[in-house]
Amino acid sequence: MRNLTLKDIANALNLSITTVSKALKDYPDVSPKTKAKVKAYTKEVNFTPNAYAAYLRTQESKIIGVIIPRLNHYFFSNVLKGIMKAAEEEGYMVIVLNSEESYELEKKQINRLLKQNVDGILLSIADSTHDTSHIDNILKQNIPLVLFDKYSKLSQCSSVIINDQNAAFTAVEHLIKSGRKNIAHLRGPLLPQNSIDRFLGYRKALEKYELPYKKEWVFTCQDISSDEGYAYAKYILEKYPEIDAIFAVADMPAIGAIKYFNEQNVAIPEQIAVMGFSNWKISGLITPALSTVNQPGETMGRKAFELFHKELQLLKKGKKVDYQIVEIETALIVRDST
Amino acid sequence: MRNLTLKDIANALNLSITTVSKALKDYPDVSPKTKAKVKAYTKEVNFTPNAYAAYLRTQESKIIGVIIPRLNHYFFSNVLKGIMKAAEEEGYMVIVLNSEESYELEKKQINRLLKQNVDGILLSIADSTHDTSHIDNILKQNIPLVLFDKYSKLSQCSSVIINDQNAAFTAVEHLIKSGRKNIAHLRGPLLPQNSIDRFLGYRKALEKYELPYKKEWVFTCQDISSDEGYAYAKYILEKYPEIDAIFAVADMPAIGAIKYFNEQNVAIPEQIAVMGFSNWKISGLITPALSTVNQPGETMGRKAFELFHKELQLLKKGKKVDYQIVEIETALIVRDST
DNA sequence: CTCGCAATCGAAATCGTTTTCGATTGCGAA
DNA sequence: TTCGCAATCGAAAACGATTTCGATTGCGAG
Repeated sequence: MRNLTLKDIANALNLSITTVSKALKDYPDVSPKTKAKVKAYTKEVNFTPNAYAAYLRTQESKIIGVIIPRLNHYFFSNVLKGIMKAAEEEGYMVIVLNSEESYELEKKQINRLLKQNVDGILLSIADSTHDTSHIDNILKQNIPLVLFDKYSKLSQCSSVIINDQNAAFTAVEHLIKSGRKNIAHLRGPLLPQNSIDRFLGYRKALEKYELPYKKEWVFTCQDISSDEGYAYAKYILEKYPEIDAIFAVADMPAIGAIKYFNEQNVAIPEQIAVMGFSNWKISGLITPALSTVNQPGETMGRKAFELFHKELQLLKKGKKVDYQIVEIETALIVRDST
Repeated sequence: MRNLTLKDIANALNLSITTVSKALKDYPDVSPKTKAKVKAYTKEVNFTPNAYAAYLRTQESKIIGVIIPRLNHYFFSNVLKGIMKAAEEEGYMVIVLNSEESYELEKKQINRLLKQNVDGILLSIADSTHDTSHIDNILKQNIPLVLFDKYSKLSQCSSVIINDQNAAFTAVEHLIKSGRKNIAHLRGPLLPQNSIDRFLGYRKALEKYELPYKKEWVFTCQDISSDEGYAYAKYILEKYPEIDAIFAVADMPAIGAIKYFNEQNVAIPEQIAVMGFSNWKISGLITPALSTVNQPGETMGRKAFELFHKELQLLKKGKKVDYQIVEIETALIVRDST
């Protein structure tokens, strides 16, 4: 059972392929009557032009590629959701690829997308990515690129981000204002911009309120996992019992820490307060409910697609496109853990 | 900056387009020397044939479509991960679409994929899907289809599933063997096969151990959400204080119930035991840690792709393909909530 | 009755591959 | 020398759409 082609439609209606094609695309040089006839018939037999054949002429695939560093990750899933919804509204399909936080895999996936001739690439940089030549390659090929969440200050391209430093500052400020004086930080890996910025926000808050910064109170979570949070909580309790609050780079380590404290019957937040970051669904469901910073993934995804789409329009018109950095609002969410 | 084409390669090497194409595809009628030359050069300039043009001849897009009912969902994310990994190994790209548990949207997404001429479709049926004509449409077009997790007993196509009834039976049996006698069930919506089967497993276990089945102890979770679990926990505590265990259709409602019991200082599992289903990452992190049934999403995803791939091979060779139902093993995971 | 113009339509080239057939070459056998 | 056969190569026809540009038609003006 072969799919219908323009030729089939043309034969059925005693028209030329050309006319059918034009009628479907509302060319001015085909009469309203034939347009109506063609449209009625194509709707009746449920015909739409073959996407790949169309690509060959127009060089537009109506497919974009998205690369995220983790798949089973609440935040990135939400970004994906936002991207896919916005894409659907404009008739785009989304090819999803996973970089698994690996620089090498990220490079490979970018290459796959370029070979596939996608109309644009939306990317969140892997933790281990230490240079951006592969990203600049995309820009050189003149195909629209939008970074989201984990972006690069070096790349001259559109990005959708939050103000990690301010958000972290606000979170730590909240801890301080509720009376904590000895605040530890579970930071993320060294490379990604957002993990740096959250750390800087933490330091800034300490400075502003004249609390001492101790670098031995900063612990690096390589995987940003609950296991790391659990292990560091144990370490903190044994080695630095004076610590009365933890600000984690993300919800997962915070949840791991809470799990350990619960097991040890450490009172949260009385003995030690715990603050997460990102507002995963689950953080409101654990006991005690986790205070955190809301990071609106779906909004970020939608915005990322919109930026891509705007750039593509400009590109098609041959106009100059300048990239823009869009900052999405975050919000402090105070629950029971602080 | 246009992409390279076969013509460019041919010109550069003083060969015909034909020969270059054949050399790349290891046709026997091109000499080893020219093959080597062509391959060396194409590697040097990083050339690969245009995918869409290739499609036009071969009718193979090397793209599959995946439709899942929920995006920010631990289990489905893991399935996706398995699919994408297996697909990558065979050089396939994955277009992901979301049905949002909606029958109408599911139909629409299937149509989009068919229009895109994907090589195959992997699908998990939406909760609200009440007939399967749209699914049978795919089969009629002779494109490989594999259902996973939420399948249909009516459709004659390959599926990757777990034995929901047995798994639920084992879970409830565990509750009974640990001394519970009054076991409630938070079931899923009425239509999906897995929610039916888990309910049947619950009933079967009650029967086998001669516990009374009371239909007022079965509560339907329309969204399978934590909110529903929370609300039903409250209702159960007030209305049926004799209930000493809850078996939930999924982890999320179970987690919601635990949250409520924690708030009310109800001892888990002493006063009431809670059992989930699916083994979401988070279920091991809450307090008390949730007992559940492990549902290996990544394995299921990989298997689903493999089934598709096998079917496609047979189809290309013109051989008869008969569909198969693959059952993946589950495992009872006992933690602190039972 | 012609001419010119607007309104419609179609032929054909094009996009970049794949693949079917021929075409060519060189070499050994007769 | 001539013939036949392998071994290599290429021309050209698809695949199914888009789009340029030329062809046709009908009609009113002169």
